[in-house]
Amino acid sequence: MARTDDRFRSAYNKLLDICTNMEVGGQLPAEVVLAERMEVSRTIVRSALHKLDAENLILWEGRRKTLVKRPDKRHRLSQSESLPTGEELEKRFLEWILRFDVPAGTSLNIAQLSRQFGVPAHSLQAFLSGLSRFGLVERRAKGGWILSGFTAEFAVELSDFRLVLEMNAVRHLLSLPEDHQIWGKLKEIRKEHEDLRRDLKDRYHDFSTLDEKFHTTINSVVKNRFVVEAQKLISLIFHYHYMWDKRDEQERNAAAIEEHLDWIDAVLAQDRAGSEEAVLNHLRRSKETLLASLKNHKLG
Amino acid sequence: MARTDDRFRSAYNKLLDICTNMEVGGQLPAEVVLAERMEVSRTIVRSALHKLDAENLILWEGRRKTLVKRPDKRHRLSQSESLPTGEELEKRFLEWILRFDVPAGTSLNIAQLSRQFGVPAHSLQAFLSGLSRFGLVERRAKGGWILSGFTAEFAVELSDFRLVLEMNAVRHLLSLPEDHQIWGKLKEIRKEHEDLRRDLKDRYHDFSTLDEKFHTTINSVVKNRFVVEAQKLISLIFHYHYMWDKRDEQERNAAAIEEHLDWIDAVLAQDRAGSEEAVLNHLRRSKETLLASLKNHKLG
DNA sequence: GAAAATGATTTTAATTATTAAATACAAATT
DNA sequence: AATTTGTATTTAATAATTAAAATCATTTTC
Repeated sequence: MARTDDRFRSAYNKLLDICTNMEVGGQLPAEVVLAERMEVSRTIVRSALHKLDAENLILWEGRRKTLVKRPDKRHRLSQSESLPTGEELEKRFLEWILRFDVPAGTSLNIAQLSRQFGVPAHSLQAFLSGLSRFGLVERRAKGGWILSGFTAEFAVELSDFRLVLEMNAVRHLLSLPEDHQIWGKLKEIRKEHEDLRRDLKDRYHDFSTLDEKFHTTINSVVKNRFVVEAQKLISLIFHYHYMWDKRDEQERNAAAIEEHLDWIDAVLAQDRAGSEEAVLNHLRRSKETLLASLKNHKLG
Repeated sequence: MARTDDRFRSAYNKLLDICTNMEVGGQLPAEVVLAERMEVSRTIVRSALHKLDAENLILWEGRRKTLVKRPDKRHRLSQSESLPTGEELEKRFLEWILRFDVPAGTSLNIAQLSRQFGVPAHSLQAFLSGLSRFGLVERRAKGGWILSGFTAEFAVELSDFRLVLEMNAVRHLLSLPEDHQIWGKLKEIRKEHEDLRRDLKDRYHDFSTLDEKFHTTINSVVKNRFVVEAQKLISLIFHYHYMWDKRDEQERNAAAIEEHLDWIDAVLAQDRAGSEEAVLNHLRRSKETLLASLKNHKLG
């Protein structure tokens, strides 16, 4: 067999819905109209109509499509569940690498991984060749893929790259006019940090989310597809590391909150040198945490 | 048929070479040894030996592989020419977009493009999904690809990104010790600029190469896979634009040479503010040139 | 009898063939 | 004349197929 008929099945079921909302004896609209309403090509509409006709639910003569009988549950076609999206796949793949400490140099088995992640092999391959741009995987000459890996080196380079991007974002930020909405947002986030600091003992798990929100907000002032794309990867990796490295979580988060607050204050005060200092300070520590967690992970 | 037997054919020819360098009546080495020497799996070695046996070039009994006759040209298998590499494909694809001004929003026909570029459809798809990370193409929900395009917006964002990266490189550069090899290289490049300036009338076409060399040198101080990857794309696109936009080439190049010299001098003088100014100045003009060339291209 | 080499089998992945779906075009009906 | 339907063509997703690699078991040789 070739491609799946998922598209046909879901279209057919939609058509049953349309029939259910009609009087027996009524006329179905024209093929083009149905195609447009169902967001599908006329070819599919026609095959679905053929099936309706064959099931004696409609009488189809030329352009007359008369409803003979209201369809019921028995007529519905079962659907295979929808595939995970690209982002879903990305998450699962990184989760797999980080969670099981897949070592650098591991050769990736497309067939097995595609089964494991429940995606067609061919779409996994497309995904990997996307990742290869970021140097996380490599294509071997002989064929096949290897995980060039989540090494300490990778982490250092990723962190350094992050520093370049976020420093740039902060410099942009400082040049924005006073009435820009970013200032209000930053003040809100500042308050959220203070709230969390107050209840840290009970809520220190919430920091991961707040951290992501903070960095996303800072970076949102840079409207640039390359920066945005790179930051997606960065935040994904840092986020997952936060999730699995639970040692000293409360202390680490307490320190990070203070660093964020210094950062926000310096920016709000339009203090250029102070801001850059705060960025450096926070990201340097963040990098060290990432590296330390990598090492411990490997040992454990 | 399934996959090609290119690998087998080239291995077989290599094996013929090995036989040619042997005495008739001599023994071929063990399969594992051959496999290692030919950088190929034992499976291929065995099929090649089978063929040698069938052609009566060797007598193969168990682990005795006796050379019966020296092979000659007639025995060689013809090979299909090797496919374009990934980089080759990248170049051709960008060339196609820029050269024919393929407009943004064009839907890409995989089958046709793969014929045009002479690569298997499936490897083109892998390539496109790599490019989609940079937002040059997009995958449609229904399937298929669209060129989200080499628009003015894309050019602006690419230029801005370039500015961030090169500014970062220059800051790194200024922190390097006096005995670092980069200083010698920069002095050499400075001289090349002066030489070219002197003979500009006759040699102004040479600037494109020198430009690439200059920027590559500057960026070489940043050892970071993300930066390196991004710069590949940047230099490719700027390079191609230089190639096709020939208006005022000599004047533009003369101006650019002066900007480069200012840049180099400021850096050599360890003048931080002056260097940043020079970078800004050159890259701003470069961006404007790129934009202007885009607009003119569209009109012409 | 241990090491090395070969033979057979299983697993993996590149490519082609096949089929679903989309698109384009021609004919027919209102 | 404007829709609507019927037919043919094109495109692309997936499964089947086959080359190549990897693994395991057996045999040979020293």
